[in-house]
Amino acid sequence: MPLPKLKEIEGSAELEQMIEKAREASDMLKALSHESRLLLLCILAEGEKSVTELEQFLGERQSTVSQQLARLRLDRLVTTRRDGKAIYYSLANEDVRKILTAIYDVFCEPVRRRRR
Amino acid sequence: MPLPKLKEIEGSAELEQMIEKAREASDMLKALSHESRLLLLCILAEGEKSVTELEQFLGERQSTVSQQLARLRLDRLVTTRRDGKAIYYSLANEDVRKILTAIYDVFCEPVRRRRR
DNA sequence: ATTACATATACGAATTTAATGATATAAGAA
DNA sequence: TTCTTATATCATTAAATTCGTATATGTAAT
Repeated sequence: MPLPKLKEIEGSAELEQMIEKAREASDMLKALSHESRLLLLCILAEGEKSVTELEQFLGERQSTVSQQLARLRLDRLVTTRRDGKAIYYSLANEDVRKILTAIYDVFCEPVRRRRR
Repeated sequence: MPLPKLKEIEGSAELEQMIEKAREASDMLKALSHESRLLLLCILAEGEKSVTELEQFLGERQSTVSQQLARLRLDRLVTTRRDGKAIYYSLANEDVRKILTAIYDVFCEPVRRRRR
């Protein structure tokens, strides 16, 4: 799946579309581009977790974690489910997982490979 | 390549490593998470381009484009080569391309597929 | 040496984002 | 009902980012 050729795009209606897509993508990336939020998503990639579990893992204040989660919710990267007092978070869709996997492959795979 | 299990990580030295990787990754993502910079990288994915070409494509001020490029340079997402008066930019490595491809697959492929 | 062109950098104003402490809501237990 | 636990939201401040204007640098041409 090659990236598109400039010639096919320049000055056309496709340019507008490309700009629109870039905006959507950069919005999602903004949500991802934060150390704590990225860690949250990596943990959620393993399966759903309650806010308390996430707090403990990150070792950050409750309100801070909750606000990062709110951000991820608003940008539709995660979904929630309530069970009693707890609210469980999980990745919202496969797109998020795809991006996370790519990031994981680039930044984390080399580490594991080196350690074998 | 599965994402790692929490059990294997929690409380261990691996946690520190994971946090370090998250910081590296989020730094790169911050550079990516900007509409113009993302467009610049998409254009560069096709091949090297001079600053003037990039300016024309984006339709933004010279200093703005140059500053975005500086940011990408500092974060090592692009490299440069001088030829006479012009400076040509290109993607710095395959890691950048991998991430861009994942983003492209998620945000742009569906569009093209739909149009066929 | 002067000029023109391509690109980079400096600086400040405006905007955005993040962290904190305090308060609110919702559920369950007593 | 009151208390406690889990989570969310609000308000304030601090810090980071972005964009514009202006200026500087490097190369080539005259």
